[in-house]
Amino acid sequence: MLKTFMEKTTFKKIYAVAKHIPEGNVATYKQIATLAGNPKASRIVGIAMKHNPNTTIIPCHRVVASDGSMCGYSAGDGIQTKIEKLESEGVKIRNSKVDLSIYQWKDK
DNA sequence: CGTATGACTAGCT
DNA sequence: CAGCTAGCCATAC
Repeated sequence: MLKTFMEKTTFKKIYAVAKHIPEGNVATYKQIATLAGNPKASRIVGIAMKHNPNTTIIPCHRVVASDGSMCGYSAGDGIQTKIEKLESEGVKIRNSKVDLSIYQWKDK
């Protein structure tokens, strides 16, 4: 079962934040790390996404790098699937990147 | 407990 | 703009 991952407080927070990302919006690894309480744990966010217990509750495709580019994706066909999903939600991809100025998630 | 690793970021060349 | 380095943190072994 999913213990090693979700059990850990850090991952738990990351997952919680990640699944809070609204549809049609995207968040950066750093942003999630910050919301999770560790602005320097941007890498941990990536690790957490890679270890994602359920891609259903964790829209990892809505998580992109700080400049809007996407580095990896363990589900589907990888980056390609990630892009397709984002576009499917209304997020336009520009040169394999996302316009954070427009789509970056803002928890208001 | 120490070492290795990773879907990162920011800075410099 | 592309490539490389250093810093940083949590997990896995």
